[in-house]
Amino acid sequence: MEKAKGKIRIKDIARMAGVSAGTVDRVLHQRGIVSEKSRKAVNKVLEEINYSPNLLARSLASKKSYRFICLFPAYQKGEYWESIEKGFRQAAEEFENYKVEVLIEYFNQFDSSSFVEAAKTVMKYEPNAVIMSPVFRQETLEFTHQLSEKNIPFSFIDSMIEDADFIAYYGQHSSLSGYIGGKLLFQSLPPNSRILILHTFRKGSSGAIQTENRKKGFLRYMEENRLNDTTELLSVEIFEDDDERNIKLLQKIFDECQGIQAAITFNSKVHRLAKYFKILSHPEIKLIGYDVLEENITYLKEDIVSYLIAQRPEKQAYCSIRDMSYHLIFNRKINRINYVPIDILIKENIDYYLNFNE
Amino acid sequence: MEKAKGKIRIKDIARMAGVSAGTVDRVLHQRGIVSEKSRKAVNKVLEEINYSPNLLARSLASKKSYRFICLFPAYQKGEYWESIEKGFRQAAEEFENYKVEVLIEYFNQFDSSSFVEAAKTVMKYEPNAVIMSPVFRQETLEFTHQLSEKNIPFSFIDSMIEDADFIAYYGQHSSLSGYIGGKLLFQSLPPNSRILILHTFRKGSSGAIQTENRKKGFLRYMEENRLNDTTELLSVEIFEDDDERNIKLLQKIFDECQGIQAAITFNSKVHRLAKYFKILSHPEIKLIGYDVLEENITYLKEDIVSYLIAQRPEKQAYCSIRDMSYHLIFNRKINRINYVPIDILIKENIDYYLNFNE
DNA sequence: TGTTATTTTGTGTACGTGCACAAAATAAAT
DNA sequence: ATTTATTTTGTGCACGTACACAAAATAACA
Repeated sequence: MEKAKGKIRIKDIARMAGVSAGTVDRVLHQRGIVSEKSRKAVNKVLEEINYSPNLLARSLASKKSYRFICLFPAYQKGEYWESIEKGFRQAAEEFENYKVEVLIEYFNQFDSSSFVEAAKTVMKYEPNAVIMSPVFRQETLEFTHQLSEKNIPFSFIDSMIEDADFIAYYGQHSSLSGYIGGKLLFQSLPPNSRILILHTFRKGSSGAIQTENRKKGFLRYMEENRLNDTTELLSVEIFEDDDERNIKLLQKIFDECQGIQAAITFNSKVHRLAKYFKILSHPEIKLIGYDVLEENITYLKEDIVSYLIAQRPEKQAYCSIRDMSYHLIFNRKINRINYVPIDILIKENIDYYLNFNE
Repeated sequence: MEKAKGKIRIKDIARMAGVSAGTVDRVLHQRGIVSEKSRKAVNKVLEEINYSPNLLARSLASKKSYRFICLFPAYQKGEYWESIEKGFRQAAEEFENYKVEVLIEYFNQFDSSSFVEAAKTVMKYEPNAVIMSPVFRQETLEFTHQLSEKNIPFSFIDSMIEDADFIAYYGQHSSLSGYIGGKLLFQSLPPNSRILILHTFRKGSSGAIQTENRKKGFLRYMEENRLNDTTELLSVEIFEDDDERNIKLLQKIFDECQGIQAAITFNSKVHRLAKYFKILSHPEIKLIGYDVLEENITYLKEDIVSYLIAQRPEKQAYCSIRDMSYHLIFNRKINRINYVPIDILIKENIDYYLNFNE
């Protein structure tokens, strides 16, 4: 019923090819010098038996070890990057026995010089690979050039810089996720609606690329469905740390504009709006946001947020390390561009979504 | 920055506790006899250093091997169970080096005696564990009793029998997935709608439990939202292998009842309805179905199916084997009830969903 | 043909753990 | 005190691979 997978090991191959284990090893790894005759004999056997090495034994015997450094923004509890770090740590644990050491290095996402500093630190560690989130385009490019010079492979997470020579990228197709946000928002909405679009103002912020792209996708949806003429978009700037001011601002808008049907924000801070809407007694406004943060979940379950659009950050982080290990240690082919699923979450399916993130 | 994880191995522990490696081994695995004095000494060291064994070396050295048998319905290409088998095979590959052998045994899901036969065959293999889909309640229960007698652990996949003594269960919360089907269907639907509910008639079919539960969930949604009075449900029975007859049947219904707004089916065969609706030129009817089959995807992308509700069958199968391995080989604690996420798929997010099933 | 340089091949040990078996320590019996 | 039985402990090999080093085979040259 099952093909009898070979229990054939190196020494069996050696015997079958009439050579020693050492020679088989040399053929397998293309190291040292092997006579044409022996090489052919070994290769012939290899083709016949479909040898697959025991990766456990390989790792155990190998003298090589690997140091991966993960470079991404420092964060506060409950933020998006917390999930990313969780994924890194999970992978670290799993690949520890394969002699992979995972170090984490943070930088301030609102200060490019902090990134440059962190990059320097990373180089000092002499890593075998780097996983990073490219917040600052120019500075990241310079860093990747350094890495390439030293033949240190690197992958991107969250977003990517297309012209860099990265091994792999893991992240959401952000413009598409914005497009989907549009679709979810406009369905079951009467024509001629007023819609709030909320941005968060942050001093020093370079305007995250992800967020911008989501908005582009959203607008594309409106355009494709000819909603521009029948819809009134109200753009509002929220402030990072000033609830009182934000509430006043929203109150004013509600007073001036009647009949606001829905609201969307393209960063992960929809929980803040939910809080305001709750306080201002506007739970009827359909609210859509991004990312599975604990606070967002709370409001989703309370039915104040209608949809969360999610992107499995743990999985992104986990896979980036897993694939880099596969690439370096086992020499496996891996995908270069890895767009994560765009998950649509509602009150009813959030629970099991969380449970099953292994 | 990182806690310095111990490179401390058994022989280090032995040295630190002033005993031999053999004694440490005996304490770790509670085998053989160890004097109180030695046990205490070893345990003390163990508590201090937080030892975690090298699982690679452990598997390599272990003489034990494991035979898992997966028992589920025989299927045709493109059916739901194909994904299940894919997940099993993937896990089989990954755990091969851990000396786990995975065998697959099919039965006819429309014939309980075929299950009984298959179960007999399974016993002959003398498996170390069984993963199965419990289609026939009574027959499965008898089988699980036999397994329990022989101390063979087993897990359920797809659905479960609550009173059996299973190790773990992996599947969708089917009633909830039906509830969500209701929510998706009724949103953006005008009040006073006519809705088609389609069942598939299959000779000898016991009426899959999953499908029934989904319908229950759907009806619960209607009840909770007081849709019973304003909605007209039309129940239609479709035949498994008679397209012509089905089309005639539907044509008749369309002729008799105007203004059908939406349709849903609780099994994975929504592609068949999609085909009929396309032929009968009723693409405006909102159609919802379950499971990511290739044919379903086609109609989702054509916008004939509006939503697919999915349940990651590969992952279910994969995890069932992974966890059984963890349980038997590494003695890890695993979750007993594992409800898979209920994924909401639309035209726009189906592509990356597929890509990332690793 | 012998000697040396060069290429090619074979052997042994290590990785960290499991497990069988021998050795040592202790207890029991005479 | 000696033998014997019993408990407890230590040692050595195996798993499948990587890799260093020794050994053998061949080529080059005198």
